[in-house]
Amino acid sequence: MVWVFAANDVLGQDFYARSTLRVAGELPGMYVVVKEGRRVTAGKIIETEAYIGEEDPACHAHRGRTPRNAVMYGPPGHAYVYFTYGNHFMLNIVTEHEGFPAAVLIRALEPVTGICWMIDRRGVEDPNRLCRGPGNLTAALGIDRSFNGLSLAGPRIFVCRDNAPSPCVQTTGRVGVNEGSDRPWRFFIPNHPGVSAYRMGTKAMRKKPESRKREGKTR
DNA sequence: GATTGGATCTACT
DNA sequence: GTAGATCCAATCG
Repeated sequence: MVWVFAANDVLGQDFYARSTLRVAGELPGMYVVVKEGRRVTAGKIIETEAYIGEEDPACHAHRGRTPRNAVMYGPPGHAYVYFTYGNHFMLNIVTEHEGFPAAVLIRALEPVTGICWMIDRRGVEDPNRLCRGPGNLTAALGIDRSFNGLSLAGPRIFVCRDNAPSPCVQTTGRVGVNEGSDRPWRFFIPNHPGVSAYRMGTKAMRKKPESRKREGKTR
């Protein structure tokens, strides 16, 4: 499938320099495009989550500024990419004004362009599973630490809008966070097969595995 | 320097 | 429903 993105469709910094909840609510339906040399991969955003300020217990900025989360304190319209759980990168988009730590986590995409590259990177062929979940979509698009702090004005990564009318968007509590999951800051396109509807909010119910402590664990 | 826990995913029971 | 993989960053000493 060939997809042509016109330069004037790329979202500018003014789009991100607004309320995080507005940005997170408007991003579903937009397209994330990643260019790695001749490889172009793109997907339609179908699920997001908002992380807002040091007051938000689930936000990385909750305990103040650190070298890791410094990008969130920077100007809007930049990518905040971090590594977690030993094997997953997360893609966030910095929002609001410089100095205020807030970002939108991209949780799921619908593969649109460069699907062969995604299959190549993931080793998975089911298009519904290719970009479902924040760790999976970064793997499919080839996003890693080197994207941290990059401007979403391109050229390596950018977001653009569609001519189609905005899709209807539903909200629920956030996934995978222990505190703050009560806030309806997760936005998604309902009934989309690519939405990571699996195990909604079950993380909070999972006990911290005592067995993971050193004993007998070769690492 | 060592320890701890994490904005996850998958396979297995 | 549960456990294991996997490693970085923050925290504690």
